[in-house]
Order: sequence, then structure tokens, then C-alpha cells
Amino acid sequence: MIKSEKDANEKNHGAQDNTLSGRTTVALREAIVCGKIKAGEKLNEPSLAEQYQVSRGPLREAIRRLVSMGLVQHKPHVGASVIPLELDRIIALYEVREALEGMAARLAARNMSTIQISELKNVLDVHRQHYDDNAGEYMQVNGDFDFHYQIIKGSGNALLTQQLCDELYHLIRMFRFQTSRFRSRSNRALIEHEQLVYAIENRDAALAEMLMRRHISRAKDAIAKHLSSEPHKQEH
Amino acid sequence: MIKSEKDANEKNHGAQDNTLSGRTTVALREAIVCGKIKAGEKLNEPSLAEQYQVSRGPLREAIRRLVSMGLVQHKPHVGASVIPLELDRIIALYEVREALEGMAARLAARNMSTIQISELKNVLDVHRQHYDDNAGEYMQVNGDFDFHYQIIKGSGNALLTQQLCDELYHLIRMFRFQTSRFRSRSNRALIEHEQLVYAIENRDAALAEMLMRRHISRAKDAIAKHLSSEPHKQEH
DNA sequence: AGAAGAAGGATTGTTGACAATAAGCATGCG
DNA sequence: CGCATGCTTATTGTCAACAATCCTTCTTCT
Repeated sequence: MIKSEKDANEKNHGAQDNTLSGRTTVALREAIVCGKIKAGEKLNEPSLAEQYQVSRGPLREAIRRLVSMGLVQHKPHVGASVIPLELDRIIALYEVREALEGMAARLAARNMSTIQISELKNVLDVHRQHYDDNAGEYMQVNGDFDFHYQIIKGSGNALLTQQLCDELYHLIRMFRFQTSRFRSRSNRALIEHEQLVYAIENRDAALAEMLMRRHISRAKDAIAKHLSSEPHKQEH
Repeated sequence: MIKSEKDANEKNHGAQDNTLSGRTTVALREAIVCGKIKAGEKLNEPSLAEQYQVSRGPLREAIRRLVSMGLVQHKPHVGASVIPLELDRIIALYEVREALEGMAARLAARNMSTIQISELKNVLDVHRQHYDDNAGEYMQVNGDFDFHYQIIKGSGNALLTQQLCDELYHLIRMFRFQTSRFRSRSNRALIEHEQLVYAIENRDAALAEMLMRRHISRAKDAIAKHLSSEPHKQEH
């Protein structure tokens, strides 16, 4: 019953596209998220077009979509480049997440149907199961994504869902993917998820928002602490 | 000392572009915001290209940028159309604004410099002055935009600023522009702005966030009340 | 007469070539 | 010897034509 993160994303807006630019967008996006194209690296249109076997037109469109997701920057007459992985940006992202997902939790407590809530509990069960089985980090990350995804979807706010699941989602994935050295918050995160479900079940909107905000704020603090001690890794 | 909303926007990211697609984006955007191209209307590429004296390439890029701003929808092999002005969307927008601008106010209370705060007070003074002089609705709307803009910028969060001032800003303008029948909240809004400045001045982050959220939530309620009583205006 | 299917037209997606701009390099002058 | 200026080159921005897809309408069969 658990969805892979790829399905969860691609299924989002229905059949997004069989078009070339759409497929190129996905390919480029994954390459950037997984670090195959490094942070800060410049995107050369002819070489990328040759690499992905498309013309420059669809490739340019793919780049522009990635710009709108915040994964790449673009300067006129200069070109596009993958955003650098700076601490400031990660902090900023988590602050935005705190605001948006806090609101999502508030709305979810008010609007989620009982069916949706039971599905959410299923996701949590699977998450807990995988934790007990010690089934590795990756599945757990996916479980976390699924959990947050269900709540966001449950908010019933289409704009909020779009902002989080289309725009910021891949930025979050990129940061997690490329800074996946510390991931030992799982135990605490699981408890926080359980409290959150309890609040939503009781239709306690204020509590749900507060718990979600603290949940994300703590993750932010953990990242800030770990990353500020390390020297900046990207030269230039 | 008051900035026009156009300046405030265009100056945002520095010299955004002298490129054709950039200028076309601005032109198309304004046409949509001001309702010259009606909500729900389909965007025909050849005719628009002819109308704006550009080729289909830059025009397509302009449309895609507008998609990323949420002003137009796009379906593969079908085309783009201006988003319809439905009550659901407006409510959703104000909920997202409440979350994001609430966080902006919180961060602004912590991060704004004394110089920025004094500038904010200047904006508020101009706003108050225009209200006393009864200088018309339009200037007042601009004053409101400037006020919120200063706080968002003062948050020091680049992503937050980008999300609000680039993506959602024009959506807000469109809704305001095309539903500008009721605009009598100015008196109360001014008082709320003054309270907000007071909170920021005192570095009271929690209060600043709460005031901003109530400020936006009230505006949402007012709109919901006025619009839900009217019948749906867009046929089909 | 109504519905299903095919042909036509219109619109979008894609391509490769052309033009314009910016960065890098060498050269000349102070 | 250092800095400004002009050229060279690579890269981006733009264009017009081609291909693929979808919507509409007409025909035809039941």
C-alpha cells in the first residue's frame, strides 16, 4: 500500500506528459537531485541536448521548469546552473516548509476524511514496521515522504499541495539526497509522527499545526548543527 | 519614497531581462492580471505571437513562466489557458499567504535592521497620509503591497521572498484587480499594519506572526463572505 | 434517427539554422 | 609592468518550417 516516491510524484497531476520536454524534465531533475550533475555546475545546452538525445528546444523548456522548481538558477545571456548547496538555502527551505506544512497539518485536521486518516495510519504502520525491522535508511526516507504527502494532500488546498509537492518537493529531495550522512533522527521522528496522527484524529487543528512545525523545526536545527560545524564543501 | 508596484517587482531580481521572452512575459502577465485576457480564456500561440510581434518561441517561454506563477494552466497537446477565478482558489491563496507571510513577519521581527524598520515606518506613514487625504483606492492598494513587500524582504529568507514576490504576488494582484468591488477594509487594515510595526519594533516574533496571520485571515474571511453570496460569474 | 468511426483542419510539439550577446584572450598604451 | 581596449569564440536567444497530436465534423451503418 506504500507508494514509491516516484509514483507519488508522477501520478500527482495525472498523466503529466509523454512529451519530449516532459521526459527530459524528469531525467534532468533526477540527475540533479541525485547529484549526478553536481551542485553549482553549469548547464550547457548543446552538450546536454546531445546527451539526452533531444533538440535544444525541449531541453530549454526542461531547464525552465527546473528553474521554477528552484533547482537551477538562470541569468539572461549567461545560462543556467544548478543551485549551490549552501547552508543558508537549506535553512530557508526548512523555514518555508515549517510555514507551509504547518498550515497543511492545520487544514488536514479540519478537512481529512476518516478514510484518509485511516490511510495515513496505514502509512505510519508501514513506517513503524520498517523501523522495527531495521530495513534500511532509504525505505524510511520514502516512508517519511509518504507520510508528509498524505497530510499535505489531506489539507484539501490545491495551491498548497502544488507548492509543496511540485515545487519544493524536489528541492527537499536534493538536499536530503546529497547530505545523507546524518539520518539518526528516525526514532524521534516516528514518535512525532504518531503524535501528529493523534492530533489529526482528534480534529485538533492548532495542535496539529504546532506539532508539525516543531517536527520540521527540529529537523532544521539538527541540520544546522551538523552542517555549521563542517567546513563548506563546495569550493568556488 | 513610495515605490510603484511595477518597480517593486521588476527591480526585484535586478535586471531581469531585456530579452524578448522576458518582455513578452511581462506584457502577457499584465494583460492577464488586469483582465484584458479574461479568466479561463484559452491562449492561442499563433494569434498571441502575432499580437505581441514575437515568434512562437519566446511566447511559449513566456507562457511557461506564467504557468510557474500559477496564472495559467497547461495541458500537453491541448494548450494553455488563464486560470479561472473560482472562490476555492482565492481561499487557497489566502491560506498559503497566511502561512508564508506569517513566517515572514516572524523572521522579520528577528532579522530586520533598524534601518529597514525605519523604512517600513516610512511606508506606513505614506500609507496613512494617503488614507487621510482620501487619495483613492489604487494608491492605497500599492501602499499595502509595499508594506507587505518590505516585511517579506526583511525576513532575510531568499526562498520565502522568491515564493511570495515572484510566484504568488501576481496571483494576488490578479484576484484583487478583478474582484475590486469591495475594498472598504482600509481603515482596519491600517490599524493592523500599525500594530504589526509595533511588534516588529519590539522584536516580538510570536506576536508579529500572529498579527500578520490574523490580518490575512480577516481579509480572507471578508472575501469569502462577499463572494460566496454572489453567484458564480464565469459561465461554463 | 442516433451513434460510432474516419477524414479534415487547427493547434501544439519539435527541429535545425541564424542572430545577438557576453566571456575570455591577446595586444597596445600609459 | 599594469590596465584598458578591441577581437575571437563559445553560448544563449530567436526564428520559421516540419511533424505529431487532438478536436470537430461529416459520413455511414445499425
